Amino acid sequence: MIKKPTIKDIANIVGVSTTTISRYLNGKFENMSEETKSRINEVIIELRYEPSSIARSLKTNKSGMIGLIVSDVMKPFFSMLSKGVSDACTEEGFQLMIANSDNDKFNERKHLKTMKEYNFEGIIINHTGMNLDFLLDLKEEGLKLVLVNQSIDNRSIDSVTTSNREITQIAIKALFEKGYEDIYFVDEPMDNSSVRNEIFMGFRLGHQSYSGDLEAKHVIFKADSLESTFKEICCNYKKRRTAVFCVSGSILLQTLSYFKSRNIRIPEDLGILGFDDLDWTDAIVNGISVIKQPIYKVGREAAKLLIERINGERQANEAVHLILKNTYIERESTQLIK
Amino acid sequence: MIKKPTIKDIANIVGVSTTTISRYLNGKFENMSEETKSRINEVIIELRYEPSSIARSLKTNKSGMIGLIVSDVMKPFFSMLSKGVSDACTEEGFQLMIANSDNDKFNERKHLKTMKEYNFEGIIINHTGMNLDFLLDLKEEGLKLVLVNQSIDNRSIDSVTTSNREITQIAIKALFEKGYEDIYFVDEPMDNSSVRNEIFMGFRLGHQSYSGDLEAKHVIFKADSLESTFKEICCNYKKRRTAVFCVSGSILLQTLSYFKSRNIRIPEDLGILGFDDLDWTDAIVNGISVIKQPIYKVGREAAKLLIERINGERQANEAVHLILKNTYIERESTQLIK
DNA sequence: TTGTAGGCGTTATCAG
DNA sequence: CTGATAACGCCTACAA
Repeated sequence: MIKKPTIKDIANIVGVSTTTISRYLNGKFENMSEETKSRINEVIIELRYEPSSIARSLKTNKSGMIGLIVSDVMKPFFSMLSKGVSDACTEEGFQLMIANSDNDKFNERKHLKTMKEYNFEGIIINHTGMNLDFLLDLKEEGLKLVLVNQSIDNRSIDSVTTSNREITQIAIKALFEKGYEDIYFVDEPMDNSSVRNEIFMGFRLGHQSYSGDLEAKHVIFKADSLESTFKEICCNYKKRRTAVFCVSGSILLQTLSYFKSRNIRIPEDLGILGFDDLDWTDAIVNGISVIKQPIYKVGREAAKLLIERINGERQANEAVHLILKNTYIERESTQLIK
Repeated sequence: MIKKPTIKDIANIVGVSTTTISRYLNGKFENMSEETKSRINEVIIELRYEPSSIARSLKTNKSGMIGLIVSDVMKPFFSMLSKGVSDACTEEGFQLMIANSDNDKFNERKHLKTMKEYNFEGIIINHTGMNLDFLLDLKEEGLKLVLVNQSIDNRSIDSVTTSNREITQIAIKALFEKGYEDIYFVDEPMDNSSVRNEIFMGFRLGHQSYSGDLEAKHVIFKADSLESTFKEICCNYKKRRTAVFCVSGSILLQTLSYFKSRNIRIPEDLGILGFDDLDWTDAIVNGISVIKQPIYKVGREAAKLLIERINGERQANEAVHLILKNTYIERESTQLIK
């Protein structure tokens, strides 16, 4: 393993100083003889010289890299988000590095620190909520930060989110108007992210603006057995026109699968509404109605916002909060038939 | 924005030399008075000092980071893979950075270069195939590299793959034995990755070992219209017991969706076999039979292998090629009924 | 038990 | 048009 050539080696061979090489590398040709210029070029190619980004970064405090920290790489949500961020970054000439905090406070912290120390130009993050103070400190220290799909209480950090509450309200109201009499909210247990809260608020408002207040029985958290989870619904659907709002892809799948196994037909016996437009929701069972977040766009916008910050194209004093519109996609799973 | 304290600042305040601080930071307490030790500690906390990884890395050529370069962040395959790699890395105390080449030669190259320059300890990659020479060069220069789900012709680079050919052959044979008379291979157009080739080989072998040679009509590439794509199959299934092998999740979805729209029932009229066990394949339409790759495990093993390399726990002279076993999961979509 | 001095590979400020 | 020289922040022989 041969030692990599440095700027010094080039300088020695060409017979000029390192300064000149550095100038060459940074495209400062204004005052440089064609002669030396081409000699340098030759030698660089000959030795396959490549500047050390790390040394450069130590000096300049720049890196050309942007970080994205997600809380769970496994979720389709983050795949789409990453794609959006990634596309925007390459378009603008930045390099994206994605890290997975895996919902762990310590990992998250470590990634933030490392990225900061390696002079990442900015970080887009969907945080775990366990490092709020740390995030604020970093922001304070001048790190460029954009939150995705969440914002922070004091709203001091830029964010890009979607209008979950409004759209949920609209969708629920639409279901009521269509004739559904009972709409159930089915969620994972213990999921109290801010997104989930927003959706729930929308759900409640949808109820209020149509059928009066929400009853406790309308909110279901997945239990150990699907049997007991869906007991109430199974009893209800024969008596009243019933729909189920599944707030995660995984819940939606389990719900579909359970009702299928019980020979409960959709939409004849039961209406189904999902959240997030996963690829299979359109293709199967005649289509599942869903509320769709523009996830890819959230990623893009977050990256664009961050890059504007990096380039100093934004007023530094005030945080920006972008809110993107969701859409309600009606498919067959909520075509009330009976 | 206040300047970050450096080792020098700490040294000045404590009244010792930077050497001592450096020793402290690296846990070399052997010869250090409790006194100075605790003073240093105090000042570090007081100033919130944090060592600069970048300066450290410039000196030590280490970084504690591992890179993962995927060709398309959007694919569920890479989500699972990333999770596997990520888990193994955190367990072993490495930090993972994921980059998306987006099937672009230039991006891929850039990520490789950057990671190398930032002293990444090693890189796991699913390459685009467009930078073979470059990869070999990097390997030559001492960069630790592990390929996932692919290997390279001269087999000089470590790899972790799965036994796609064998399992496909087994599955296809099983379908024939069950009584299917025609099995079709449906693929995206222009997908000639090595994985796809392996699967196709398995498909062909499956045919050969049972029903004789493959006929041209049995291999279908998705056309612009689903109508024309599936024409042959639609004609055939009434006459002979027919099954369709969909080699990608997206093809599988489209296939299911198309046959559903034509009221062709699965498995009564047509058998369906998929590749890759996506979450919905189990939950819907009574379950789709699939060939399942242990993707998460591929990620884990790749990371473990790489880390062994990094730690020098492997013979340096010979490339390692891990081949993990796939499984054939039979569900209802291939229960021959008629 | 601690310090000095040189170096890691660049860039930047002068001064020629 | 080009070069010394001093940083950037840390590590590490070698000294003391």
